[in-house]
This record gives sequence, structure tokens and C-alpha cells, in this order.
Amino acid sequence: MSGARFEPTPGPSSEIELLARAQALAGVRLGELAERLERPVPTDLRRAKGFVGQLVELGLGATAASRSGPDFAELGIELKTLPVDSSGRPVESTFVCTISLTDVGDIEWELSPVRAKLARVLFVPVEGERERPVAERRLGTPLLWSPSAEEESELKFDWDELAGRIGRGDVEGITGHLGRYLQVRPKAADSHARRRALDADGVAFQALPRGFYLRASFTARIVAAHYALAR
DNA sequence: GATTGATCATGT
DNA sequence: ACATGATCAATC
Repeated sequence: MSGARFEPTPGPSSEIELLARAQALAGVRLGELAERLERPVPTDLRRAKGFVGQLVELGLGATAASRSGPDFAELGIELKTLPVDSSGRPVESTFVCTISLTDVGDIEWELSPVRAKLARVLFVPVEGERERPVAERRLGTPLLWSPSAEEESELKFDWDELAGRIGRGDVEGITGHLGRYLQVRPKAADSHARRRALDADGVAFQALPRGFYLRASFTARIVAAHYALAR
């Protein structure tokens, strides 16, 4: 008894159970979910950017936020909330993972953290228009996704370009314009943050931390294909 | 209007 | 300090 702990929601024990739980949340407003979980709802997300993701994690019984590894460790599934507009189109890019600027150039796609993260993802669409009050935003129909062969080859292409460029010491030459579906953008507390990187000669220097993101056009295709099949 | 670069909170 | 969860806001 001394070590016993109650969790708000026990984790799902199978993919089917997880999907059923997520489906049961379709149509539910964030305000209602927050009330069930006894969590306050921020008036806007400027100072609570992770609110939606963390609320849904809690609602589905995911491992606590900020732990490394997949959200549902035993199932090997990553949870991503996906902000969408009224027609179901993603309104934001999707963060994938941070980048080790010193190692990324030596990692082949097959062993890359991007591939690992995206191997199995539960996308939960959420109304994400800024003018809609947070509490009134509804959850959508979830989608359990793994990349198709074509999607994976597209991601690999971008990985090779972006990781290769960083590996050649040119992280400072990378902008968000690069990459067809996968892009590299800052991922830091602010623009003054610095991490160790290596230049073209292998000499260490301090660079702005970066992360990999999926462009909204990529997730839009995934969602569109799902709805096409669902109807 | 879409996109890139900047930023915010929390937990380990 | 760094990884988790992302969205904001300036700019194109």
C-alpha cells in the first residue's frame, strides 16, 4: 500500500482500446473534457501552448508529459493533437523531435529519431482556430497512422537533405524553406538559446537549437485520405 | 492568407 | 539544462 498510486486514467492495454477511447472523445469540447479531469481551461493558449496536447494525454491515459519515449510506451504509439480549421485542414505544422546537431549527420534514415517517432502515431484533430474560445473547441475523429511506403520515402528524401546539411556543418544555412514535407525550424526557449554544434571542420560552436517539424501540407494529406476512406 | 522564426509552461 | 507538449506573432 505504501507504494500504491492512483492515476487519473489507467493506460490503455491495446491499440483497439486506445482507439476506442479516442473515438469516444470525438465531438467532445475541451471545456467538457477539462471539467471531467478537473483541470482549469486557459482563456487563450499564448501562455499555455501545450494545454491541448496535455489535456488529451491525460484523457487517454498516456504516460505523463515530458517523459521521453512514446506517449503510450507499451503500445509504441505517439500521440499528436492536430489543430484544424472548420474544414478539417491542419492550421499548424507538427513538431516531431529535437535535433542533436553534433550527431544528426551520421544517422541514416532507417535509424533516425524522425522515423522512430512517426512509426505509429495517433492523430487527434482538434478545432484550432484562434477566434474559437479554447473551451468550445471540439475534438475530432482520431486517426491511427503509420507512414505508407510513399510517405516514408518522401520523409527520407527530406531527412537526407536536412540531416546531411547539418552534418556538413551548415546548420546556420538551414531555413524553414527547406524540405518538401519535413522541415527544420528553431525549437528553443527563445532566439538566444544555444547548443553545441559542429562546423565543416568538426570544430564545436554554439548554435540555435532546432527541431524537425512536419509541414501542414503533409498532415493535411494524411487527414484528407482518412476522411476519403471513412465516408 | 500562408509560412517561418520566436516563444511559453511544465516535468525530469 | 533539456525534453515534453505545441502555438504565437512577425514577416513574406
